[in-house]
Amino acid sequence: MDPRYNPQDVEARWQKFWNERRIFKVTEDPARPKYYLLEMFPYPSGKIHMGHVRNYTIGDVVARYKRMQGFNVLHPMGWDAFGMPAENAAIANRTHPARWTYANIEAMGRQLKRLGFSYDWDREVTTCRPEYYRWEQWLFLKMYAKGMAYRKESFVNWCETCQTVLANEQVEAGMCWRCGKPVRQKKLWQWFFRITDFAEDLLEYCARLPGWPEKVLTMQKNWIGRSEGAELRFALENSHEVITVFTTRPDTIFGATFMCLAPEHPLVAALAAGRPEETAVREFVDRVALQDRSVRGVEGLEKEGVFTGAYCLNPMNGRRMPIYTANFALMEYGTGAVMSVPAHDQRDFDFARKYALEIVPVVQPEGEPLEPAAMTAAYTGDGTMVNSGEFDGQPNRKAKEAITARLASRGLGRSTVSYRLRDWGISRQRYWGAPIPMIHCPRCGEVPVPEADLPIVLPEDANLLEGGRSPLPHLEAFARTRCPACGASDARRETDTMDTFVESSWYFERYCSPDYHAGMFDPAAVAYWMPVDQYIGGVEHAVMHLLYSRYYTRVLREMGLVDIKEPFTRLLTQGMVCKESLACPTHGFLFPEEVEGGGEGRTCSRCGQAVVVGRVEKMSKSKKNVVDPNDLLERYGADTTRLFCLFAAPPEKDLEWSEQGVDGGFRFLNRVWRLAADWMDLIATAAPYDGAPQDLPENLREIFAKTHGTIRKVTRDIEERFHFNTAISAVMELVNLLGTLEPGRDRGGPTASVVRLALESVTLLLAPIVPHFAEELWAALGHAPSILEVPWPRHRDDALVQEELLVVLQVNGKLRSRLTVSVDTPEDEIKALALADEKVRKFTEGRSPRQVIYVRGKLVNIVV
RNA sequence: GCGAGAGUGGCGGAACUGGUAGACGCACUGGACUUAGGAUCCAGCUCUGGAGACAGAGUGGGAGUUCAAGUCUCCCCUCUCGCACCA
Repeated sequence: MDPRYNPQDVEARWQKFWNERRIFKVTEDPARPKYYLLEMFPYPSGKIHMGHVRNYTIGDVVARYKRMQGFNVLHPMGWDAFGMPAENAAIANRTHPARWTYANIEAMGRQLKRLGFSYDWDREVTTCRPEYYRWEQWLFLKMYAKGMAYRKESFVNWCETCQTVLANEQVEAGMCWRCGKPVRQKKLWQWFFRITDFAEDLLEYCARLPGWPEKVLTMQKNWIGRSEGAELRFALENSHEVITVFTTRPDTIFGATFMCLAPEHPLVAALAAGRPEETAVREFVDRVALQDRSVRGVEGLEKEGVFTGAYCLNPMNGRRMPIYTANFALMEYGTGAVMSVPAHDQRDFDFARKYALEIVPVVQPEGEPLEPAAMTAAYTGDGTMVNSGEFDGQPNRKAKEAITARLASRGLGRSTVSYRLRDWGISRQRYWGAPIPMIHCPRCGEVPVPEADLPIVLPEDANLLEGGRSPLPHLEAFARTRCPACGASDARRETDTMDTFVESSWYFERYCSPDYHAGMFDPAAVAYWMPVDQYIGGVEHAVMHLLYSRYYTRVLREMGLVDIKEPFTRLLTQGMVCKESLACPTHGFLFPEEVEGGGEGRTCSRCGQAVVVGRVEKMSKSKKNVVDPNDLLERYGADTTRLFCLFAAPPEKDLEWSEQGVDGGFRFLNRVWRLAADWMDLIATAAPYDGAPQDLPENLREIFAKTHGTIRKVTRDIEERFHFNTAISAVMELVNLLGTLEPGRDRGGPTASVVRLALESVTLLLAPIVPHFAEELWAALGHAPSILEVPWPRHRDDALVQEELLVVLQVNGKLRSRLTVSVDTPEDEIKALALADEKVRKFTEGRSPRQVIYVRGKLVNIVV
């Protein structure tokens, strides 16, 4: 064995070995329990960053651990390869999105291989390849046939910069989530998936995902946003038309004094038509529609509206209610109409005060009666009904149902449930995405592409147009086609492409049979591998990606393609990798290599000015606070890099980067290496100790017990909570203890056997974490490779049996002394020993104990 | 504003169902070995007082429950994340 640890050699050797033996290739094996471990696949942006390293290291440890536990482990990797950055890069670098993407995949693949992850690379999936997206197109056709995919003209969030449509969840505070520019409203024909049909089911199943973090489930529930209420119908004055509203407070209907319609509401223009208010209404609607959600979503926007000139009638008391159109009424929630009850809703209250509308309290709280003129805020709590005719005196909660029932009996309302969740808009006016397989015929209208014509291949010889616009609509060879229904030659292909969240909604199923040609996936393979047993990824995907995947799985189920409902049994969301940002007053943010010196005296390498240290935040290219894993790989190797990522913090926590920590990990591996090298000759022919603990001298028995204790702790830490940091600590403790023996002096007897047991255990326990290192040690210990084929060690309970106990002695709850007794000492004797203890007596000072509490095997507390 | 989570040494972090606070590592200090070391080994390392034995305080702040609280309850402060005119 080489006396020096040389990670570069070791890692190259074992990566070659694994590769040649195709050791990570897996196939379905009904005889063995399966374990599907999945990490979120990366967007091929160019380079692996520390966030990926952390995510994939966590996954790899679990995959290797489960494998040693005897599971048939599926651990695949692939590329989420469609998307806008490829287009942006293509424009910036005058290349083609495809070329850029494939080059990045190549480069990042090499980095992942360098880290020694145990992927079955034969299953690599790349979503921008026609063999992949053709099945997405195929499913689109199935969904279209069932009405699950449809097209409608709608207001969409439009990003001028990106020239594309964004889903609601891709708009953050009115800004585009990608480029940060304001989003405005535009009316376009768009394709949608009817995810709202599954709103209730998706919500309900949140309760059946015990393996998911509570935080993520809460976000999903909030996103779906179920609320119970009623739809109520208000007749228009002098008309047969009605306005339907959704309200969660039907109990307050007697207090409804006006009506607010969303500016986009179809009735608004009709109501104002021919009235003096018409111009004002039109101006208002135009103005709000332009700003719409981009500004309307922002808090604190002044509530404003205009009177349409029309009135409707309150169905309970016949009150004439003026109809307004108001900027806070949203067309896409409920029915786009709000029955306004200023006494009991804050927005309505503000609006009423602003426009001098009447406030009528109908729910009276305990104590002071509500006096409209004196109110400074709406009362939103519970109370007793007033001003509500025959319902007066009832608790408002009861009146809720009673009033809804009354209106229902008159055909003017019904109980209903409303959701915040909207249908999933999947149309993108972009080039680098999967084409939507539809054809528009001047005579037949929307016509689906015949299945036999799939895939509709994205033409890769096209170039992006000015400003990054899609070339597809102008590419006659692509866009012009024959209508499959009537044969006319002047039909046009749909030139929108699909949201990339569609690809990531089923890639985990494709991994099960990546080369399957007869369908999306081989049903038998999916039946064997799915669902994913453990999914690991960043918390930033807590809502969109996970919700869409859950939905898509339900669609596949409706089609009879899978028989599961939930794709991911357990979910681990790992924290972000953070680092302080460094900036120069003149040159702005600096990369670490643009800084000279260390500690307080760091300076800008270009101008020599002192560097300004910014706050610790998520690593990002824009802040330049990034660490390139390649540097670490060159200096320390893959194993140290992996070790550090795991040791620094538990997975769910954010991790602040620090170079010193890496040194610590490297030192530890060197220590283990030296320890093994020093003992190697002495233990070469020994077998791991297998005898009774009682037969060992004290120092060896301690090592024996510590070894088994460590096996137990590491197993639990990995199995139960993925706390690799404490697992590694435990191994460090064992190594430290082993270091107290000296190979020259402590030899003979069972020493070699115990040392061998300890060293083999250390090697096995580290195998998932630092796999190359462990393979090398395992081979040096005389074993045939691979250590991956060795079963995970099991602890021996009899090794952990203690003969002596440490009992802590407290006086009035304060630690005063310690006592070591043999385990079979009876309670009375321990208490007596405690009371007789010299230090204890000093603190009791002769006072007689009021109470003596004994906690078995732990402590004695004497109360005086 | 609503929802979720978190506050522990100089730092990252340990502490199972209430029972020895600070495991493990980093940094730092002293020493050993050295031509040298940013290698390795040994020792120390929460704070205050004390040469020391030892004593007191201590898990964001304040109350409480308990023989016993980092852990449970209530109030407050700070931070992070998510959502936000949802009728």
